Amino acid sequence: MATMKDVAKLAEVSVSTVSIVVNGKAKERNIPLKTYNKVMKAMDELGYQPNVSARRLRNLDQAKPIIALYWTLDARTNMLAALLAGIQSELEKKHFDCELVIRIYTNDQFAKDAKEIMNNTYNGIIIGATSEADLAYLESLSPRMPIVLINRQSKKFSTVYVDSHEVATEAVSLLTKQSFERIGVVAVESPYVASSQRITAFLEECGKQHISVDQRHIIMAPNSLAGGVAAAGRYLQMPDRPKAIFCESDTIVLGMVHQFNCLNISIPEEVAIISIGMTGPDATQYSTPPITAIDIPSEKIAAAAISILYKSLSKKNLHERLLPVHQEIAPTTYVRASFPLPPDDVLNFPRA
Amino acid sequence: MATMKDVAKLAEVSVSTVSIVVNGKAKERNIPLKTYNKVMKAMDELGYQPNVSARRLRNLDQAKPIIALYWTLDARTNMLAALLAGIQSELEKKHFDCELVIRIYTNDQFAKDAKEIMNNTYNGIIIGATSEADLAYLESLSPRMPIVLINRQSKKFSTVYVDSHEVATEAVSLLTKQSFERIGVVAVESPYVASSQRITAFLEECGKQHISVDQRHIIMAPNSLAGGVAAAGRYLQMPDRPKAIFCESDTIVLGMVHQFNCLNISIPEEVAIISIGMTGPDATQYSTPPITAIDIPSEKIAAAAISILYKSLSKKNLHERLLPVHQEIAPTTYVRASFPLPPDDVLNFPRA
DNA sequence: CTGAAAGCGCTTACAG
DNA sequence: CTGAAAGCGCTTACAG
Repeated sequence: MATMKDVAKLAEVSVSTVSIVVNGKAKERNIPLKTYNKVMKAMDELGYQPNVSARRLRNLDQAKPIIALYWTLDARTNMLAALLAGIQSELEKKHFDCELVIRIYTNDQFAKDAKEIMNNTYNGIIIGATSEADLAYLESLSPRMPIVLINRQSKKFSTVYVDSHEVATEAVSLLTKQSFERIGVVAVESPYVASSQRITAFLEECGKQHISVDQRHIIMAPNSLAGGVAAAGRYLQMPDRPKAIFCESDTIVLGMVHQFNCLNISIPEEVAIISIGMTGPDATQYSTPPITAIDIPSEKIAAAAISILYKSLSKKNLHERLLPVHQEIAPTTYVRASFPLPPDDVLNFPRA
Repeated sequence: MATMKDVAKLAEVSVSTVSIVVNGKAKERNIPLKTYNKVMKAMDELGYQPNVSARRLRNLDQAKPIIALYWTLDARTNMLAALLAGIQSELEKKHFDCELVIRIYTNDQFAKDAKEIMNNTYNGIIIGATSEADLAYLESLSPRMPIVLINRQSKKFSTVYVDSHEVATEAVSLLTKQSFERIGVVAVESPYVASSQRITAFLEECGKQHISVDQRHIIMAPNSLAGGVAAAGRYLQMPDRPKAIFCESDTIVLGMVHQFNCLNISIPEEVAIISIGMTGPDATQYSTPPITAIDIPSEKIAAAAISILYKSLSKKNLHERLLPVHQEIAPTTYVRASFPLPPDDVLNFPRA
């Protein structure tokens, strides 16, 4: 990259003059057109681009800490929106004046971003959606700034998470309120995560409660509305079709509900539905019919992550700043029409 | 803010030593525990925070340009997600390695962010959701980096926009396929924008086509699902209730549809619905029933904005770099069940 | 084991 | 009207 020095040399002027021109102060500083043109020509030839870091350093206007949010760009953009909303409102609440950088990475390739992390390019980092490989890689590093992982376990870094077993227990406790012979499961298909902790925990909990889930009744679908439509199709072709479905993602479930509505499959009479909610309670609440959901509160998670970073950064001792903090966020259960409670249970279960 | 120099002085060591400790290289550089502790204590007392800009400058790892996306935090977070997706895929397509900063601002208070803009803290800027006051303020500045405005008009800055009149013409041309005596309008309620260009253009186009819209049939609602529920309620209480509704936002319309479904108001028999889509075609497609929408392609808009910045930044001449570019993006019409076409029109109108 | 010094790229008061 | 110089806060070879 060409610097001002290079431009100055080529234009046969001083660096000061280049700076004046670059900053659009040629007129007020009475730079004659001839000089101005020489500088412009040199910039042109060299393809000069100002170095933002140097400017910030010089201007000292970047005492602001920089927080980076690492996320992947699969179908979970909706959740990203919820996270951003949570981050933003927490930043405002705390009067935490920082700059938020969004970094999109590809699963299993976190190593590419290692340089930025190890060079301490940021003051704090929030990382979501890591694969096992990414996590292992991260754990092998020794960064000098606080890192918060979303929904992952770590000894080394701070974490904010919703306990998968709690979600599973909630879901299964709802399912046992009615007696279904068979239960269908719709899980998010991902090339990076073998089988999600939530699905594993759910199946485990089913086992404990003596609910058997047939392997043939587990559907994998891409995390999109179209994926939900496809999942609904496969569900309808199942042998011994279960009368109840547990779905891992609200995006998928909305696609399924759409398809069931199209085909006049009545919910919950022909199929009762419970879903995990990831994009906020509104998504499932305003569906037709509204969907019973165990909501993972993305906004709360984001707020907690920011809160941890904020506290870490205000610690004066570097060692303390790197001390991992672990915060569990409780899911919220919303009982709605897609999986209503038996009448006499409503009183014992007033959670919506 | 304390610097390394301050820490060094207090700890009675050199700046080099502080740097070593801060960067976690104490062990490999054989710093004795005593020195280490002195430094830690000094950092502790002074609350030392490293300056990221200085590090980046020194490491030269930030040749990467920094693009900032300015957005407001009202209910349009869904659109933000779509924008981010568009930005990201365009960055990848162009192999445009840059850092993306999200800046949330408050309408009518853009002036607060002027410092960052005028100090050229970023290499390029995308600004969305500006109010009239913000826009006027921006126009009064003379920044030295390319700026792209989303859905706004400007002589000074580049713009990417969907023409409001085209949207209006599309909507009205659909409405005239059937003959409705009255038409209801649901508009987004915003404290900052008097009445949106799209609604204004729609009413204008209605006038041209001799469709009269009664002032009493215009509902203002917050841009949320709950806002849609409220709007549906007010619609149902209208005198001379219109049999067709034009809604400015898909978020609102989804709330309305939910409410109509709850109350067994049949769509399109009792009320036919057309909406503008802002959060991507999926949102309206998978509704029950699917909603006829004129889709504002947020992802395309974002991609175009990035493309303009990319071209601007690759221009070598500063003057050329600041030359505004204006790009119009066409909306896409999806005809669906909420407002079907008369049978004999389907052939002339194969747009879904 | 630790320090003095150079230098990253820029801006700005100051001198002429 | 323009240049030489200082200095923003950091890291890193180098010297001792």
